[in-house]
Amino acid sequence: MFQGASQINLDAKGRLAVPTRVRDPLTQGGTVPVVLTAHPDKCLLVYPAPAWEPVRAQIMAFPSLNPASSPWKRLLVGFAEELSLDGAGRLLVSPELRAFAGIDKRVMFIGQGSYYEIWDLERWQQQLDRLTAGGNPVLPPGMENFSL
Amino acid sequence: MFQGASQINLDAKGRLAVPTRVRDPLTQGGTVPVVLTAHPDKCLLVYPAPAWEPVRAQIMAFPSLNPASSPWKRLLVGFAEELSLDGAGRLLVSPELRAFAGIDKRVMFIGQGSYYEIWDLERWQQQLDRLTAGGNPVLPPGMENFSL
DNA sequence: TTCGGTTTTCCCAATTTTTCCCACTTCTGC
DNA sequence: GCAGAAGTGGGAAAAATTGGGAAAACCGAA
Repeated sequence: MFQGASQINLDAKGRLAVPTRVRDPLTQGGTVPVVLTAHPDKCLLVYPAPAWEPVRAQIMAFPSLNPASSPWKRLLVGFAEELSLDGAGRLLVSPELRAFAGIDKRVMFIGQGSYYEIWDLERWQQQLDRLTAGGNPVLPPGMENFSL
Repeated sequence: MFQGASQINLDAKGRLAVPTRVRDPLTQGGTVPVVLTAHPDKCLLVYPAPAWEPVRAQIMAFPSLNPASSPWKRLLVGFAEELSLDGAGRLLVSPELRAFAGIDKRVMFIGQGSYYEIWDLERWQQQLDRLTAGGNPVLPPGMENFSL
């Protein structure tokens, strides 16, 4: 179960140093690669490769002639790339994914249960401000009884 | 049932000395870690790890395709980190959580039933002023019959 | 097919950061 | 006033980040 936020930097070569504490959980001790893909909210997703498979299978099972399917498939499958960490625990993020998420240097690495999200730092702040500064936060339907 | 307020200081390394009286209740005598996370009101929450689990489970059960769910999950799960107290009963608060809550040195530690809140002292004062100086305090809907 | 140039990949090493532990000071209660 | 406990700060060892560089692979052109 992934959780926690880390602010990290991409180096000049586009390499992203995965936080030490999440390397083993993410790669299952170095035995599996990870899958990077794109999310509609303009962030990137990181899955352990085995965890990505069922997600991809679900997307591929979308009705292919339904107009609502194609954008999802193009985004999630089209951008997906399987990568391994280098010896120093870094991911080489492709220019395409970096451009999509608006990532250049400063990024936030966010645990979200079964995957991690990678955000451009500035975009992350904006997304956060919408919840914290936006008066009364809205709970999703059916979840109005949620309490901390 | 946690209650009570303590004004405490973070040291130069970002370590927060948990008040002695709450150490044992919070860690169940040193047997469990604590979970730190973020709250929309720009304070931090501290749970005994076992007490956090059901809360996290509720958040993870939010409908994932509803746009109102993602910000909550990103805030509460995304910022969550499991920590243990060091030998002197201190928590090393990550730079990310400190930045989120605007914490640098002086903080208030506030009991809130099943968890504690950590506030930047200045922000805490402002929050208090809004209740005490703000004319007639407003009660939440359905609670208008509340009396002391 | 071969050569030159470019890009990519992999590895190493120095610096910086983190973590853990110890010691000193201050406070509190007896 | 004394003893114990708690708060506070610092330091050394270990680990991690970061940048660079050399070797290998790739590509295009002659």
